[in-house]
Amino acid sequence: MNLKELAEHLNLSQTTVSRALNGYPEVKEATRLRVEAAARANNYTPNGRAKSLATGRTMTVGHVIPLSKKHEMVNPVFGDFVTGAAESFLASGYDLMLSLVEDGKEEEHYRTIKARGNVDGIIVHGPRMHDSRIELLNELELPFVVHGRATDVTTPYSWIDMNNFRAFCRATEFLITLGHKRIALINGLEFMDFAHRRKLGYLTALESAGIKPNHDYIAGGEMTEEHGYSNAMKMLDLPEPPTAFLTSSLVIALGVRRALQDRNLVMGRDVSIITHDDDLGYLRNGGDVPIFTATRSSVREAGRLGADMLLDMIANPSDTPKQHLLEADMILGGSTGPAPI
Amino acid sequence: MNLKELAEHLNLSQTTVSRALNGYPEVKEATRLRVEAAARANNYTPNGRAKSLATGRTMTVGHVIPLSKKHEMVNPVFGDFVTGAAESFLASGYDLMLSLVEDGKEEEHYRTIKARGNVDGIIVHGPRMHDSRIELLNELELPFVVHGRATDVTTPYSWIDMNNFRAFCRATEFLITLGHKRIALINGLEFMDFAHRRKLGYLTALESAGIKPNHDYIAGGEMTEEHGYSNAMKMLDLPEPPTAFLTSSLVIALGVRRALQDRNLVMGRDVSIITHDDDLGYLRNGGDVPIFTATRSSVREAGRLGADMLLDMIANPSDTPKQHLLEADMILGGSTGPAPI
DNA sequence: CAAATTTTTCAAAGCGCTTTGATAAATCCA
DNA sequence: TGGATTTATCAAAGCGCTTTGAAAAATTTG
Repeated sequence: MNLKELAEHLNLSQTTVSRALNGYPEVKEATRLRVEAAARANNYTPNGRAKSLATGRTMTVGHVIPLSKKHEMVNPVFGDFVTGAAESFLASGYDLMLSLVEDGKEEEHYRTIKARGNVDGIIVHGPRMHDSRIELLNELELPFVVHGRATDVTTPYSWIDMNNFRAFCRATEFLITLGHKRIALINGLEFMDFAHRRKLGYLTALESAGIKPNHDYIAGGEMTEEHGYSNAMKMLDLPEPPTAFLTSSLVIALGVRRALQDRNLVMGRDVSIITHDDDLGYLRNGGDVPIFTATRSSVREAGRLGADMLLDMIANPSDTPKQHLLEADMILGGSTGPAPI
Repeated sequence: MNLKELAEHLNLSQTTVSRALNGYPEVKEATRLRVEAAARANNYTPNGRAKSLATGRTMTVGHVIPLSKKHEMVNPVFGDFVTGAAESFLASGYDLMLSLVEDGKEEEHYRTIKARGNVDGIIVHGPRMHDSRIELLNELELPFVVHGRATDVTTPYSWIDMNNFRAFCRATEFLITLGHKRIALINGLEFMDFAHRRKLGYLTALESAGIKPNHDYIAGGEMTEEHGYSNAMKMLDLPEPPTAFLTSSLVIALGVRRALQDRNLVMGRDVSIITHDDDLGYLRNGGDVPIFTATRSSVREAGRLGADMLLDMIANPSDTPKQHLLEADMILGGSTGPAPI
């Protein structure tokens, strides 16, 4: 049933019915009730596309995630972020649209998104250090919020991010306090902005402590268990193996742990591990007692906040960009201990 | 720029421009080229909402995933499935829409989806044994494909599923062949259809071998690492602990492995593990050499096939429902060995 | 070369909604 | 009680596209 039919059925004009359903004040209360009852009885819901066309608002936000042919993986973080964001979006009546964009087709794709006009705003995932998407989006005047930041971009834009630098700086300092000097970093892909910041935090802490960084102790790559495992194995076979590992995700940490087991090393005694923990629903860092000492920051929470920011921007397009920096907690688990002598 | 402006700019009618861009034959080749060039030059892309309204097709498919308040978790499998599906959908020019539906609001939500008319079809995730959504969707005449099945639903519907029964039956048989008699199953939530089928496969294999199932050896729950760990710990503390574990996901298996380590048991020697492996991008079962012996079936592949099925149904709505059952491979890893004497 | 045919282009209607500007009905005030 | 206000309703236009049915232009035919 559409508006016209509903109006005829009620012996009212489309105008009145539309107004009644959208809560305009100029319709008599009695009529409104009658209309609402009829709408419910006939299971009437306005057609979304028609509504969009008439109002100019799509009530839809897009999540754009990079889909690299080279490293084919939708980051697991994405699911949790979206879950958090969905809470806000659903509550405000917004739909979520998913765009998986292949590397190299970004520019074209974003222009199309804008021209087609089927979203009111977008959330940009997986920013790189220099990410051309941001300038493009600013130029396109499509409201957007970036989950993360892009170090090399100087024009202002809205983002929600975790303080990667600080988290990894603190984690490194903590290991140094425990007496560790040979500290390894198993990171994400280094052109990803978050990984870059983490490395910087790590290097800064080492430098402050007067420890010269060792390139053999640093690895970057797709954040899989295998990445953690194989790099840890390689490092453990060095003449001077690290006594502590810093990892960029729980999944990597699991890989490192496996390597320790293969080498008959006891985690927390022979070798320490600190990982960053995104607090994902399906892969928690243990139960009440954390397995790994970790820097923890909930991605789901970031999703919630990011969504709110975007809704704000859509409602007030002329506002200046907003930023939100979340601090990670340091959680003490069983994976760290004093450096062996 | 919109169609009207483009038409004026070209000194042509909207009709001609529209036809030229949509590849209709009744427009002169020279004109078509001129139109296409102008469209490109002016970055013209038809407005999606307007196009939808005019054609009655939305060129959008929805992914509906259950969002339980009780166990707040977007299943990690989802990301990979969508990635696979996106390949097909993008290639066919379809957009993806995400709907996270809270428990108990299903009926209302699906009716709304239909009435609002902003998708041409949907993919249903996470079916339960008796899932009322399926009957509802059949009634609503909205094309849909279920990722998984619903045991108790008798009306025909389209689905893509992995042969959970067979996979777990085979895995259990394999353990029995190795001499194991005390075999545990750490499963997903038992009202989920896939978990139910897996349990059935497990029980059937035990029965064929004349082994009486032991309730203490069976656990169901949210598929987290902690779930695997805590249940394995509990079972290992039994007077007669299991000598082998069957787990429903790699994440659970990691938890079980942690429990073995805590108890100083060697995986593959003291205790065997076979897991199901969805072959997720970010959590592989080791590298070239699998860590766990596993039944493996790619969720991403399922996504690809499921998407194709749905596109088919949208194109040919009168066709009878289609089904697709994928068989899992058995992969031999280092986590299984003969039962200890 | 006019009539018939084919090819190419166009004006206008319609998709289902919102919203403007006008009108009818109800209420107010003197 | 009649004019001024306020309240409640409506007809029609418009959002940007596709598509129908008609007209104009180009081509073919006898």
